[in-house]
Amino acid sequence: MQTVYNTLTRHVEPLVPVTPGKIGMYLCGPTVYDDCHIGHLMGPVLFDAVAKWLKARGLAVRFVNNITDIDDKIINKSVETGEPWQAITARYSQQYFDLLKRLHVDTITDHPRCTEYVGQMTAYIQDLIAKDRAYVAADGVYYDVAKQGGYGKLSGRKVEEMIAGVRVERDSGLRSPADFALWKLVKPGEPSWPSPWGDGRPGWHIECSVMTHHTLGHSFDIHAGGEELKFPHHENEIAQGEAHGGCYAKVWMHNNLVQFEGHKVSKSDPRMKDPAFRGQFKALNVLDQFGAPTIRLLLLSGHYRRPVDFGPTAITAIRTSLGRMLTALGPVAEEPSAPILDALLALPVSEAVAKARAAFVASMDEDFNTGGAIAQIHVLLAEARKAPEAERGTILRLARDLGRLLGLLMPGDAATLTTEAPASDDTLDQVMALVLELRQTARANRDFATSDLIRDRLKAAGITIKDAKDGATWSR
RNA sequence: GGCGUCGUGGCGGAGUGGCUACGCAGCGGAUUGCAAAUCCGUGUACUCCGGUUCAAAUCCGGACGACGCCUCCA
Repeated sequence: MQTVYNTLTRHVEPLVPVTPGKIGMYLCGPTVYDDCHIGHLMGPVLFDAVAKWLKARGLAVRFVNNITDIDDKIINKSVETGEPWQAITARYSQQYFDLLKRLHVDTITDHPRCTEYVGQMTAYIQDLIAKDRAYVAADGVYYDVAKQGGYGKLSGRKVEEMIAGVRVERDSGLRSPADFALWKLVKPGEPSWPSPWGDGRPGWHIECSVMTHHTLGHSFDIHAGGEELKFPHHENEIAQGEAHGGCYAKVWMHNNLVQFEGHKVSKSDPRMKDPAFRGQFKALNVLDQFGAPTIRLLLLSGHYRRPVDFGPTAITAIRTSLGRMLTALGPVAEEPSAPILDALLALPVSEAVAKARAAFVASMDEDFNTGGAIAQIHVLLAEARKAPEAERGTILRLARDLGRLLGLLMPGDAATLTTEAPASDDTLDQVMALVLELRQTARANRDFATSDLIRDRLKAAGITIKDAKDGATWSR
């Protein structure tokens, strides 16, 4: 039985699909106004693994991940740079898609864009006004929080306490400081869409309620997102959704955040002003430097409700570990395969192997414990080493295919680990071939002083030589 | 202050009331001319204080501490 921790109930509970055999899942996506950073990757990678596992368990998964392409930050960027906002959002959404592809995130079925749903949003807001759950104020339309029973149930807040903490800083005709914008009336120079209340644009929270409604319906199985979105974003989504349709997501899953040396790195962190510091968090840089498969493994290496540390020590350890897994698999790592869980479970294997296999499944079944599951892959690889030759291939393929169910150990992953020598540097290739030949001659003559000198000097120059039975290889 | 997650060996990180997690690093060995890589072996860990129990890192209570949210953020 699949279980899942539900933020709403604060318990691990059975995952019971709204519609038998199907799962509808929504993940809050990025606002596309700047380069993606490492944190943007956590949600997609984790919930891709979740979706993959649910599919392996025989469920049909519709996985919606929106793109926020209307927002203050986008407008600001456009004003700053003079670039049309459409060009900005097109560029960064493409970057996001490219990153997902490199990370083997391929279960997302829908990428709705905010701008495609403005009409549905105004209709939805009209409905909220008709139900007396929203009202028109001087600068837009607002949600009336006081009318929402149970507001704050997700994040454990009480409206009164929140209001007490809010500074009364503006007098825009709000009924309560806790009320939030559904529709913002246009200010000069801003992009806008028509509405019954005048030209403007949607507020932040309404898009998700509307897009979940139109893709997944009033009630759906899983709403996912980063922890920092619990309040106010998800709380407000619930308010809107319940006001509109009487119900909303059944299960809320929140992933903890990517940290750097024990702390979250916010946009407002002073160090972010330093381009070099910022650069090391940019997703493109990270993937180029360490390889997408390493990052995927890192993000899945622990439990998703605990923070994952993204730092030099952690990431190097993961990369080494991944390299050894792939080495252990050998040619098996590159074979294409389309694993089917039931078939893997039916494989006749030794007791020890079956135990690890069962532990893998149990880990995933229990709140998607990817870290525990990955540990079992290591166990299986160790079993493969011990196993008789005849059984080894079966065990290796089992380990690999369980990994592949989570998007790990995919064909081509090994290539991302070797720092690619500047491609097609023919000159260097020829020089190195000569050097290795001369060194081999020296070794044949037992002139190890020369042999070692060559290796040491090349090492100092950044080239590593490894001697193997069938000759030496080099890399850098 | 309010809400939430959590406190495990050098580091990272799973965990079932009694049985080796796992990874990285280290150490010993095999192999190698020497290295590297690989393989084998190797760790009496569980914040503190009470309680429940035949038995608790695992359940309950308390303390202390960490991190996150409450403001842009994935």
